[in-house]
Amino acid sequence: MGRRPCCAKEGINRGAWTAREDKVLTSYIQTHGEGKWRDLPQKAGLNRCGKSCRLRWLNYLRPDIKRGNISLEEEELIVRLHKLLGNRWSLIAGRLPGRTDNEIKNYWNTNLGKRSSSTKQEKKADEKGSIWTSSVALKPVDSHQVIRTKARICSKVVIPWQLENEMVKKDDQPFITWDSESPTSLSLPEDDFSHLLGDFNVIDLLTSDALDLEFNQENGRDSIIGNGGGEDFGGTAMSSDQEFHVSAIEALLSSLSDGAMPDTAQSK
DNA sequence: AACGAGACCAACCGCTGCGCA
DNA sequence: TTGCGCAGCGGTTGGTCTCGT
Repeated sequence: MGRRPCCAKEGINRGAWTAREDKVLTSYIQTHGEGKWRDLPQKAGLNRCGKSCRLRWLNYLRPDIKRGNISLEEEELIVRLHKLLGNRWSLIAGRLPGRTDNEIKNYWNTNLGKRSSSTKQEKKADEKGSIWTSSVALKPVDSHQVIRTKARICSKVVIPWQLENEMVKKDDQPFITWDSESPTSLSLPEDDFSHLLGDFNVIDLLTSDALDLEFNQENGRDSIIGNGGGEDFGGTAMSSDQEFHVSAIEALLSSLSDGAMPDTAQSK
């Protein structure tokens, strides 16, 4: 059996793209749109694998690609999101308009990843004004809990209607309010946003509940969140509380992507 | 000027998730 | 429910560039 290969391995161009190939691919996609990558090379007259075309377009030719150095604000966001999501480069890239997963992955591997594993280098980074040892000191990357957002049962942000206008409390300290005009989005206290985002404490609070040990033990599953944990719920439905918490995490991530850069980063 | 080491980054490879029949 | 095909993702590779000797 076996699936048919995405392209004939023989006789196709590999390696660096030429300007002509770029032009052909760009004009084809501008005319016909993205998609159908397997058939695209043949139709466009490119001697390339469909996968290669897709990658070239997404990582390099797309008109909305932002080129140039990663700014300090972007770096900070990458670090925070990586702390939260782990190596989910596409998810992280989704929060950084114009940046590709490949670019962020490369940036992490060549800059941030190294920094996180070396105290010496942290000092260096500090001299450069990096966030790694700033007042918002971050823990080494591998010491945190990573949220696996691919929980199949919760692919969309759905805030239960009965929670409208309710204050979500932890230890009687309100930290999130719901916007009654837009019940599917979170409304964060304006003057507390940066604090809220600091180290994603809010996420930790929310996930600690979502991480209900009893839930995991009863179902004999690894946690959906955490190092090396499983990624799905194995078909076991979450409780409404758990579903809500994970939803809230997703919503908070969405709020980050809506240009809501933490004040701490912008004020630097 | 020549060479080597390390850094950077575009591209490739193989696996997974998801939609559909 | 199952199997197949496609698109997408993340890890890895390898070519090119930069810098130090």
